[in-house]
Amino acid sequence: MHASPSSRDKICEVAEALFARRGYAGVGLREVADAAGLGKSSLFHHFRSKAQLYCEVLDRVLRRMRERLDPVIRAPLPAPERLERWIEGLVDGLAEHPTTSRLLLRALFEEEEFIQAPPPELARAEQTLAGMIGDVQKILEEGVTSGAFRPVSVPHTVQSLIGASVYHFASAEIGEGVLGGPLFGAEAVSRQRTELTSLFRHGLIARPDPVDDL
Amino acid sequence: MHASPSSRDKICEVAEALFARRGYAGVGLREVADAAGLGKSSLFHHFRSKAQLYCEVLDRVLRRMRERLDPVIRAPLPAPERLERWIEGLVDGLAEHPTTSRLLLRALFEEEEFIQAPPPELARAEQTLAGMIGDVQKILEEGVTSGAFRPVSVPHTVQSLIGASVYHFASAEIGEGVLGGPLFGAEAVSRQRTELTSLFRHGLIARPDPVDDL
DNA sequence: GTCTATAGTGAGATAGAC
DNA sequence: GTCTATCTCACTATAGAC
Repeated sequence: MHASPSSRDKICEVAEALFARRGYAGVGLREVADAAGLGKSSLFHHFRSKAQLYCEVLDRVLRRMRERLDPVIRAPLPAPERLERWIEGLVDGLAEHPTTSRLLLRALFEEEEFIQAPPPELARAEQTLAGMIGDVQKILEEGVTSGAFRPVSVPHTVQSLIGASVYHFASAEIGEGVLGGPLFGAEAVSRQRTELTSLFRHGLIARPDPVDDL
Repeated sequence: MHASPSSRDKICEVAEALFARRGYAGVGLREVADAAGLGKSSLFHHFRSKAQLYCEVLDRVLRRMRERLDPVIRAPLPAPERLERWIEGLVDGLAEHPTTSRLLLRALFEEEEFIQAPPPELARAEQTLAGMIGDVQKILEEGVTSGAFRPVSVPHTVQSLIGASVYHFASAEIGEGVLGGPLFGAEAVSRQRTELTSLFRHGLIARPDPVDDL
Protein backbone atom coordinates (compact mmCIF):
# COMPACT_ATOMS: atom_id res chain seq x y z
CA MET A 1 0.00 0.00 0.00
CA HIS A 2 2.56 2.62 -1.06
CA ALA A 3 1.42 6.11 -1.88
CA SER A 4 3.32 5.93 -5.16
CA PRO A 5 3.48 2.44 -6.62
CA SER A 6 6.33 1.62 -8.95
CA SER A 7 5.72 1.77 -12.67
CA ARG A 8 5.87 -1.96 -12.67
CA ASP A 9 3.03 -2.29 -10.19
CA LYS A 10 1.01 0.35 -11.98
CA ILE A 11 1.36 -1.57 -15.23
CA CYS A 12 0.24 -4.77 -13.55
CA GLU A 13 -2.79 -3.06 -12.06
CA VAL A 14 -4.07 -1.61 -15.30
CA ALA A 15 -3.16 -4.75 -17.22
CA GLU A 16 -5.16 -6.85 -14.76
CA ALA A 17 -8.25 -4.75 -15.42
CA LEU A 18 -7.79 -4.86 -19.18
CA PHE A 19 -6.97 -8.57 -19.45
CA ALA A 20 -9.97 -9.34 -17.26
CA ARG A 21 -12.25 -7.28 -19.46
CA ARG A 22 -11.07 -8.27 -22.91
CA GLY A 23 -8.70 -11.19 -22.59
CA TYR A 24 -5.15 -11.73 -23.69
CA ALA A 25 -5.64 -11.49 -27.43
CA GLY A 26 -8.15 -8.66 -27.08
CA VAL A 27 -5.83 -6.27 -25.28
CA GLY A 28 -3.12 -4.27 -27.01
CA LEU A 29 0.01 -3.07 -25.29
CA ARG A 30 -0.81 0.39 -26.54
CA GLU A 31 -3.92 0.33 -24.39
CA VAL A 32 -1.98 -0.90 -21.38
CA ALA A 33 0.63 1.80 -21.84
CA ASP A 34 -1.96 4.55 -22.18
CA ALA A 35 -3.81 3.41 -19.08
CA ALA A 36 -0.55 3.28 -17.14
CA GLY A 37 0.44 6.75 -18.35
CA LEU A 38 3.48 5.51 -20.26
CA GLY A 39 4.69 5.17 -23.81
CA LYS A 40 4.23 1.76 -25.37
CA SER A 41 7.94 1.07 -25.60
CA SER A 42 8.44 1.69 -21.91
CA LEU A 43 6.58 -1.50 -21.12
CA PHE A 44 9.41 -3.52 -22.61
CA HIS A 45 11.78 -2.19 -19.99
CA HIS A 46 9.66 -3.84 -17.31
CA PHE A 47 8.47 -6.95 -19.12
CA ARG A 48 10.17 -8.94 -21.83
CA SER A 49 6.96 -9.57 -23.72
CA LYS A 50 3.19 -9.32 -23.59
CA ALA A 51 3.07 -12.99 -22.60
CA GLN A 52 5.31 -12.40 -19.60
CA LEU A 53 3.21 -9.45 -18.47
CA TYR A 54 0.07 -11.54 -18.68
CA CYS A 55 1.51 -14.46 -16.74
CA GLU A 56 2.79 -12.17 -14.03
CA VAL A 57 -0.62 -10.54 -13.67
CA LEU A 58 -2.20 -13.98 -13.43
CA ASP A 59 0.23 -15.09 -10.77
CA ARG A 60 -0.42 -11.95 -8.72
CA VAL A 61 -4.15 -12.62 -8.74
CA LEU A 62 -3.69 -16.26 -7.77
CA ARG A 63 -1.34 -15.41 -4.92
CA ARG A 64 -3.73 -12.77 -3.63
CA MET A 65 -6.42 -15.43 -3.43
CA ARG A 66 -4.18 -18.06 -1.92
CA GLU A 67 -3.01 -15.71 0.83
CA ARG A 68 -6.62 -15.14 1.77
CA LEU A 69 -7.43 -18.85 1.91
CA ASP A 70 -4.25 -19.97 3.63
CA PRO A 71 -5.39 -19.43 7.25
CA VAL A 72 -8.52 -21.47 6.59
CA ILE A 73 -6.42 -24.41 5.46
CA ARG A 74 -4.41 -24.34 8.66
CA ALA A 75 -7.44 -23.97 10.94
CA PRO A 76 -7.89 -27.02 13.23
CA LEU A 77 -11.54 -27.63 12.43
CA PRO A 78 -13.59 -30.61 11.23
CA ALA A 79 -13.84 -30.90 7.47
CA PRO A 80 -17.41 -29.60 7.05
CA GLU A 81 -16.69 -26.40 8.95
CA ARG A 82 -13.38 -25.92 7.20
CA LEU A 83 -15.03 -26.37 3.84
CA GLU A 84 -17.60 -23.73 4.69
CA ARG A 85 -14.90 -21.28 5.73
CA TRP A 86 -13.02 -22.04 2.55
CA ILE A 87 -16.08 -21.39 0.41
CA GLU A 88 -16.78 -18.15 2.26
CA GLY A 89 -13.20 -17.03 1.77
CA LEU A 90 -13.35 -17.89 -1.91
CA VAL A 91 -16.60 -16.01 -2.41
CA ASP A 92 -15.32 -12.98 -0.48
CA GLY A 93 -12.06 -13.02 -2.42
CA LEU A 94 -13.83 -13.19 -5.75
CA ALA A 95 -16.25 -10.47 -4.69
CA GLU A 96 -13.51 -8.12 -3.55
CA HIS A 97 -11.97 -7.59 -6.99
CA PRO A 98 -14.41 -8.00 -9.87
CA THR A 99 -11.44 -8.64 -12.13
CA THR A 100 -10.43 -11.85 -10.36
CA SER A 101 -13.14 -14.23 -11.49
CA ARG A 102 -12.96 -13.11 -15.09
CA LEU A 103 -9.20 -13.36 -15.20
CA LEU A 104 -9.22 -16.82 -13.67
CA LEU A 105 -11.97 -18.17 -15.91
CA ARG A 106 -10.24 -16.76 -18.95
CA ALA A 107 -6.99 -18.34 -17.83
CA LEU A 108 -8.59 -21.72 -18.55
CA PHE A 109 -8.57 -20.89 -22.20
CA GLU A 110 -5.63 -18.64 -22.61
CA GLU A 111 -2.99 -20.93 -21.30
CA GLU A 112 -3.16 -22.56 -24.70
CA GLU A 113 -1.62 -19.43 -26.17
CA PHE A 114 1.60 -20.25 -24.38
CA ILE A 115 2.09 -23.91 -25.17
CA GLN A 116 4.66 -23.01 -27.81
CA ALA A 117 6.94 -20.81 -25.67
CA PRO A 118 5.67 -20.71 -22.10
CA PRO A 119 7.21 -17.90 -20.04
CA PRO A 120 8.76 -19.09 -16.76
CA GLU A 121 6.17 -17.00 -14.87
CA LEU A 122 3.45 -19.32 -16.14
CA ALA A 123 4.85 -22.23 -14.18
CA ARG A 124 4.68 -20.21 -10.95
CA ALA A 125 1.06 -19.35 -11.59
CA GLU A 126 0.23 -22.98 -12.31
CA GLN A 127 1.90 -24.07 -9.10
CA THR A 128 -0.04 -21.52 -7.09
CA LEU A 129 -3.29 -22.75 -8.58
CA ALA A 130 -2.39 -26.40 -8.12
CA GLY A 131 -1.67 -25.70 -4.46
CA MET A 132 -5.08 -24.14 -3.86
CA ILE A 133 -6.85 -26.98 -5.61
CA GLY A 134 -4.86 -29.51 -3.63
CA ASP A 135 -5.84 -27.78 -0.40
CA VAL A 136 -9.58 -28.01 -0.98
CA GLN A 137 -9.18 -31.52 -2.30
CA LYS A 138 -7.63 -32.48 1.04
CA ILE A 139 -10.54 -31.00 2.95
CA LEU A 140 -13.02 -33.01 0.92
CA GLU A 141 -11.02 -36.21 1.21
CA GLU A 142 -10.82 -35.79 4.95
CA GLY A 143 -14.57 -35.29 5.12
CA VAL A 144 -15.30 -38.35 3.03
CA THR A 145 -12.93 -40.68 4.84
CA SER A 146 -14.12 -39.47 8.24
CA GLY A 147 -17.69 -40.25 7.21
CA ALA A 148 -18.87 -36.66 7.62
CA PHE A 149 -19.49 -36.38 3.89
CA ARG A 150 -21.22 -38.77 1.51
CA PRO A 151 -18.84 -40.94 -0.56
CA VAL A 152 -18.78 -38.43 -3.41
CA SER A 153 -16.14 -38.20 -6.08
CA VAL A 154 -13.73 -35.65 -4.64
CA PRO A 155 -12.41 -34.47 -8.03
CA HIS A 156 -15.87 -33.90 -9.47
CA THR A 157 -16.94 -32.07 -6.33
CA VAL A 158 -13.91 -29.82 -6.52
CA GLN A 159 -14.82 -29.02 -10.09
CA SER A 160 -18.41 -28.21 -9.15
CA LEU A 161 -17.31 -25.97 -6.31
CA ILE A 162 -14.85 -24.01 -8.41
CA GLY A 163 -17.23 -23.79 -11.33
CA ALA A 164 -20.19 -22.59 -9.30
CA SER A 165 -18.25 -19.93 -7.43
CA VAL A 166 -16.01 -18.57 -10.17
CA TYR A 167 -18.66 -18.65 -12.86
CA HIS A 168 -21.10 -16.73 -10.72
CA PHE A 169 -18.94 -13.65 -10.37
CA ALA A 170 -17.71 -13.85 -13.95
CA SER A 171 -21.14 -14.12 -15.47
CA ALA A 172 -21.55 -10.40 -16.06
CA GLU A 173 -24.70 -9.30 -17.87
CA ILE A 174 -26.04 -12.84 -18.03
CA GLY A 175 -25.68 -13.32 -14.30
CA GLU A 176 -27.16 -9.90 -13.58
CA GLY A 177 -30.11 -10.82 -15.76
CA VAL A 178 -30.63 -14.02 -13.74
CA LEU A 179 -30.25 -12.23 -10.41
CA GLY A 180 -32.21 -9.20 -11.49
CA GLY A 181 -29.58 -6.93 -9.98
CA PRO A 182 -25.84 -6.33 -9.59
CA LEU A 183 -23.56 -9.30 -8.94
CA PHE A 184 -21.18 -7.42 -6.68
CA GLY A 185 -23.65 -5.59 -4.45
CA ALA A 186 -23.29 -6.28 -0.73
CA GLU A 187 -26.58 -8.12 -0.53
CA ALA A 188 -25.94 -10.29 -3.59
CA VAL A 189 -22.48 -11.25 -2.32
CA SER A 190 -23.80 -12.12 1.11
CA ARG A 191 -26.55 -14.21 -0.41
CA GLN A 192 -24.11 -16.01 -2.68
CA ARG A 193 -22.03 -16.87 0.39
CA THR A 194 -24.96 -18.44 2.22
CA GLU A 195 -26.49 -20.11 -0.84
CA LEU A 196 -23.24 -21.74 -1.87
CA THR A 197 -22.29 -22.92 1.59
CA SER A 198 -25.76 -24.34 2.28
CA LEU A 199 -25.95 -25.99 -1.16
CA PHE A 200 -22.71 -27.84 -0.50
CA ARG A 201 -23.50 -28.48 3.15
CA HIS A 202 -26.78 -30.15 2.29
CA GLY A 203 -25.30 -31.67 -0.82
CA LEU A 204 -22.34 -33.31 0.89
CA ILE A 205 -23.30 -34.14 4.46
CA ALA A 206 -23.78 -37.84 5.06
CA ARG A 207 -27.30 -38.73 6.09
CA PRO A 208 -28.69 -41.66 8.03
CA ASP A 209 -31.70 -41.46 5.70
CA PRO A 210 -30.48 -41.19 2.12
CA VAL A 211 -32.78 -40.42 -0.82
CA ASP A 212 -30.61 -42.07 -3.43
CA ASP A 213 -33.49 -44.25 -4.47
CA LEU A 214 -35.33 -41.23 -5.87
CA MET B 1 -26.93 -34.90 -41.94
CA HIS B 2 -26.10 -34.24 -45.59
CA ALA B 3 -23.23 -36.03 -47.24
CA SER B 4 -21.93 -32.74 -48.62
CA PRO B 5 -22.68 -29.79 -46.37
CA SER B 6 -22.91 -26.36 -47.95
CA SER B 7 -19.91 -24.08 -47.79
CA ARG B 8 -21.79 -22.03 -45.28
CA ASP B 9 -22.24 -24.99 -42.93
CA LYS B 10 -18.66 -26.06 -43.41
CA ILE B 11 -17.47 -22.59 -42.45
CA CYS B 12 -19.65 -22.63 -39.34
CA GLU B 13 -18.30 -26.01 -38.30
CA VAL B 14 -14.65 -25.10 -38.53
CA ALA B 15 -15.31 -21.65 -37.06
CA GLU B 16 -17.03 -23.27 -34.08
CA ALA B 17 -13.96 -25.35 -33.37
CA LEU B 18 -11.59 -22.43 -33.76
CA PHE B 19 -13.61 -19.91 -31.76
CA ALA B 20 -14.00 -22.47 -29.00
CA ARG B 21 -10.27 -23.07 -28.90
CA ARG B 22 -8.92 -19.55 -29.19
CA GLY B 23 -11.80 -17.12 -28.83
CA TYR B 24 -13.12 -14.36 -31.00
CA ALA B 25 -10.10 -12.07 -30.95
CA GLY B 26 -7.67 -14.97 -31.13
CA VAL B 27 -8.97 -16.40 -34.40
CA GLY B 28 -8.17 -14.90 -37.79
CA LEU B 29 -10.40 -15.34 -40.81
CA ARG B 30 -7.39 -16.64 -42.65
CA GLU B 31 -7.35 -19.60 -40.31
CA VAL B 32 -11.06 -20.18 -40.75
CA ALA B 33 -10.76 -20.05 -44.52
CA ASP B 34 -7.84 -22.47 -44.59
CA ALA B 35 -9.66 -24.93 -42.34
CA ALA B 36 -12.75 -24.72 -44.52
CA GLY B 37 -10.71 -25.23 -47.68
CA LEU B 38 -11.55 -21.81 -49.09
CA GLY B 39 -9.84 -18.55 -49.88
CA LYS B 40 -10.09 -15.92 -47.23
CA SER B 41 -12.17 -13.58 -49.35
CA SER B 42 -14.79 -16.24 -50.02
CA LEU B 43 -15.94 -15.99 -46.43
CA PHE B 44 -17.33 -12.55 -47.10
CA HIS B 45 -19.75 -13.94 -49.65
CA HIS B 46 -21.37 -15.99 -46.89
CA PHE B 47 -21.01 -13.64 -43.91
CA ARG B 48 -20.96 -9.89 -43.83
CA SER B 49 -18.27 -9.74 -41.18
CA LYS B 50 -16.32 -11.73 -38.64
CA ALA B 51 -18.73 -10.58 -35.96
CA GLN B 52 -21.70 -11.95 -37.85
CA LEU B 53 -19.99 -15.29 -38.37
CA TYR B 54 -19.22 -15.54 -34.68
CA CYS B 55 -22.76 -14.69 -33.57
CA GLU B 56 -24.23 -17.20 -36.00
CA VAL B 57 -21.93 -19.93 -34.69
CA LEU B 58 -22.94 -19.06 -31.14
CA ASP B 59 -26.62 -19.20 -31.99
CA ARG B 60 -26.22 -22.59 -33.65
CA VAL B 61 -24.61 -24.01 -30.54
CA LEU B 62 -27.28 -22.59 -28.26
CA ARG B 63 -30.11 -23.91 -30.42
CA ARG B 64 -28.52 -27.35 -30.56
CA MET B 65 -28.55 -27.39 -26.76
CA ARG B 66 -32.04 -26.02 -26.44
CA GLU B 67 -33.46 -28.61 -28.82
CA ARG B 68 -31.99 -31.31 -26.64
CA LEU B 69 -33.46 -29.89 -23.44
CA ASP B 70 -36.84 -28.98 -24.84
CA PRO B 71 -38.55 -32.37 -24.30
CA VAL B 72 -37.45 -32.36 -20.66
CA ILE B 73 -39.16 -29.03 -20.10
CA ARG B 74 -42.44 -30.34 -21.45
CA ALA B 75 -42.31 -33.61 -19.50
CA PRO B 76 -45.15 -33.90 -16.97
CA LEU B 77 -43.00 -34.77 -13.98
CA PRO B 78 -42.54 -33.38 -10.47
CA ALA B 79 -39.89 -30.68 -10.20
CA PRO B 80 -37.13 -32.79 -8.63
CA GLU B 81 -37.31 -35.43 -11.34
CA ARG B 82 -37.53 -32.84 -14.08
CA LEU B 83 -34.51 -31.02 -12.70
CA GLU B 84 -32.53 -34.25 -12.73
CA ARG B 85 -33.47 -34.94 -16.33
CA TRP B 86 -32.56 -31.37 -17.22
CA ILE B 87 -29.15 -31.67 -15.59
CA GLU B 88 -28.53 -35.00 -17.31
CA GLY B 89 -29.49 -33.49 -20.65
CA LEU B 90 -27.23 -30.53 -20.07
CA VAL B 91 -24.29 -32.73 -19.12
CA ASP B 92 -24.85 -35.03 -22.09
CA GLY B 93 -25.18 -32.07 -24.44
CA LEU B 94 -21.99 -30.48 -23.16
CA ALA B 95 -20.17 -33.81 -23.35
CA GLU B 96 -21.26 -34.51 -26.91
CA HIS B 97 -19.36 -31.63 -28.48
CA PRO B 98 -16.26 -30.57 -26.55
CA THR B 99 -16.51 -27.20 -28.27
CA THR B 100 -19.82 -26.29 -26.68
CA SER B 101 -18.81 -25.55 -23.11
CA ARG B 102 -15.82 -23.50 -24.16
CA LEU B 103 -17.79 -21.48 -26.66
CA LEU B 104 -20.53 -20.78 -24.14
CA LEU B 105 -18.18 -19.82 -21.34
CA ARG B 106 -16.26 -17.54 -23.65
CA ALA B 107 -19.50 -15.98 -24.82
CA LEU B 108 -19.82 -14.51 -21.33
CA PHE B 109 -16.84 -12.34 -22.03
CA GLU B 110 -16.95 -11.80 -25.71
CA GLU B 111 -20.37 -10.28 -25.95
CA GLU B 112 -18.64 -7.11 -24.81
CA GLU B 113 -16.91 -6.95 -28.17
CA PHE B 114 -20.23 -6.24 -29.83
CA ILE B 115 -21.71 -3.54 -27.63
CA GLN B 116 -20.74 -0.91 -30.21
CA ALA B 117 -22.35 -2.49 -33.27
CA PRO B 118 -24.15 -5.70 -32.29
CA PRO B 119 -25.04 -7.87 -35.31
CA PRO B 120 -28.74 -8.83 -35.45
CA GLU B 121 -27.72 -12.48 -35.02
CA LEU B 122 -26.52 -11.67 -31.49
CA ALA B 123 -30.04 -10.86 -30.35
CA ARG B 124 -31.28 -14.26 -31.54
CA ALA B 125 -28.55 -16.01 -29.59
CA GLU B 126 -29.35 -14.01 -26.47
CA GLN B 127 -33.02 -14.91 -26.76
CA THR B 128 -32.21 -18.58 -27.11
CA LEU B 129 -30.07 -18.46 -23.98
CA ALA B 130 -32.63 -16.46 -22.02
CA GLY B 131 -35.24 -19.07 -22.90
CA MET B 132 -33.14 -21.93 -21.57
CA ILE B 133 -32.37 -20.07 -18.36
CA GLY B 134 -36.03 -19.21 -17.91
CA ASP B 135 -36.94 -22.87 -18.33
CA VAL B 136 -34.71 -24.14 -15.54
CA GLN B 137 -35.70 -21.20 -13.39
CA LYS B 138 -39.33 -22.30 -13.69
CA ILE B 139 -38.45 -25.83 -12.61
CA LEU B 140 -36.71 -24.57 -9.51
CA GLU B 141 -39.49 -22.15 -8.65
CA GLU B 142 -42.03 -24.92 -8.97
CA GLY B 143 -39.98 -27.12 -6.66
CA VAL B 144 -39.60 -24.41 -4.05
CA THR B 145 -43.25 -23.35 -4.02
CA SER B 146 -44.43 -26.96 -3.92
CA GLY B 147 -42.23 -27.54 -0.89
CA ALA B 148 -40.18 -30.25 -2.58
CA PHE B 149 -37.06 -28.05 -2.45
CA ARG B 150 -35.68 -26.00 0.37
CA PRO B 151 -36.49 -22.27 0.15
CA VAL B 152 -33.31 -21.51 -1.75
CA SER B 153 -32.67 -18.45 -3.87
CA VAL B 154 -33.69 -19.62 -7.32
CA PRO B 155 -31.41 -17.20 -9.21
CA HIS B 156 -28.33 -18.14 -7.20
CA THR B 157 -29.11 -21.82 -7.64
CA VAL B 158 -29.46 -21.39 -11.39
CA GLN B 159 -26.08 -19.71 -11.42
CA SER B 160 -24.50 -22.53 -9.43
CA LEU B 161 -25.99 -25.16 -11.70
CA ILE B 162 -24.85 -23.50 -14.89
CA GLY B 163 -21.44 -22.71 -13.46
CA ALA B 164 -20.76 -26.18 -12.15
CA SER B 165 -21.79 -27.95 -15.36
CA VAL B 166 -20.36 -25.63 -17.98
CA TYR B 167 -17.13 -24.97 -16.13
CA HIS B 168 -16.46 -28.66 -15.70
CA PHE B 169 -16.32 -29.43 -19.39
CA ALA B 170 -14.54 -26.22 -20.24
CA SER B 171 -11.82 -26.67 -17.66
CA ALA B 172 -9.38 -28.37 -20.04
CA GLU B 173 -5.95 -29.19 -18.64
CA ILE B 174 -6.85 -27.89 -15.20
CA GLY B 175 -9.91 -30.10 -14.99
CA GLU B 176 -8.00 -33.07 -16.33
CA GLY B 177 -5.39 -32.47 -13.67
CA VAL B 178 -8.07 -32.52 -10.97
CA LEU B 179 -9.75 -35.61 -12.39
CA GLY B 180 -6.50 -37.36 -13.19
CA GLY B 181 -7.83 -38.31 -16.62
CA PRO B 182 -9.75 -37.12 -19.65
CA LEU B 183 -12.84 -34.93 -19.16
CA PHE B 184 -14.74 -36.35 -22.10
CA GLY B 185 -14.17 -40.06 -21.56
CA ALA B 186 -17.31 -42.13 -21.21
CA GLU B 187 -16.64 -42.93 -17.59
CA ALA B 188 -15.86 -39.36 -16.59
CA VAL B 189 -19.00 -38.07 -18.32
CA SER B 190 -21.17 -40.69 -16.66
CA ARG B 191 -19.68 -39.86 -13.30
CA GLN B 192 -20.22 -36.15 -13.82
CA ARG B 193 -23.86 -36.87 -14.57
CA THR B 194 -24.42 -38.78 -11.34
CA GLU B 195 -22.27 -36.49 -9.18
CA LEU B 196 -24.00 -33.35 -10.35
CA THR B 197 -27.52 -34.73 -10.07
CA SER B 198 -26.89 -36.16 -6.61
CA LEU B 199 -25.18 -32.98 -5.42
CA PHE B 200 -28.20 -30.92 -6.37
CA ARG B 201 -30.68 -33.56 -5.24
CA HIS B 202 -29.18 -33.69 -1.76
CA GLY B 203 -28.49 -29.97 -1.84
CA LEU B 204 -32.01 -28.90 -2.71
CA ILE B 205 -34.45 -31.48 -1.35
CA ALA B 206 -36.40 -30.22 1.63
CA ARG B 207 -35.73 -32.21 4.77
CA PRO B 208 -37.81 -32.74 7.86
CA ASP B 209 -34.54 -32.66 9.79
CA PRO B 210 -32.50 -29.68 8.60
CA VAL B 211 -28.91 -29.13 9.61
CA ASP B 212 -28.95 -25.36 9.19
CA ASP B 213 -27.76 -24.94 12.73
CA LEU B 214 -24.37 -26.38 11.84
C1' DG C 1 -19.17 -18.71 -55.82
C1' DT C 2 -14.34 -18.60 -55.69
C1' DC C 3 -10.21 -16.51 -56.71
C1' DT C 4 -5.87 -12.87 -56.68
C1' DA C 5 -4.48 -8.55 -55.33
C1' DT C 6 -4.50 -4.94 -52.31
C1' DA C 7 -6.04 -1.28 -49.40
C1' DG C 8 -5.81 0.33 -44.76
C1' DT C 9 -5.05 -0.38 -40.08
C1' DG C 10 -2.94 -1.80 -35.88
C1' DA C 11 -0.39 -5.23 -33.57
C1' DG C 12 4.27 -6.77 -30.91
C1' DA C 13 8.78 -5.78 -30.67
C1' DT C 14 13.48 -3.27 -31.42
C1' DA C 15 17.00 0.62 -31.89
C1' DG C 16 18.87 4.29 -30.07
C1' DA C 17 18.57 9.28 -28.38
C1' DC C 18 18.02 11.63 -23.99
C1' DG D 1 13.57 4.81 -17.28
C1' DT D 2 11.09 7.07 -20.81
C1' DC D 3 10.83 8.63 -25.22
C1' DT D 4 10.37 8.82 -30.84
C1' DA D 5 10.86 6.34 -34.85
C1' DT D 6 10.65 2.28 -37.19
C1' DC D 7 10.54 -2.70 -38.50
C1' DT D 8 7.80 -6.62 -39.61
C1' DC D 9 3.86 -8.92 -39.66
C1' DA D 10 -1.11 -10.14 -39.46
C1' DC D 11 -5.49 -8.60 -39.48
C1' DT D 12 -10.43 -7.25 -41.53
C1' DA D 13 -12.40 -5.95 -45.48
C1' DT D 14 -12.89 -4.53 -50.48
C1' DA D 15 -12.37 -4.57 -55.65
C1' DG D 16 -12.74 -6.90 -59.55
C1' DA D 17 -11.41 -10.86 -62.75
C1' DC D 18 -13.07 -15.47 -63.84
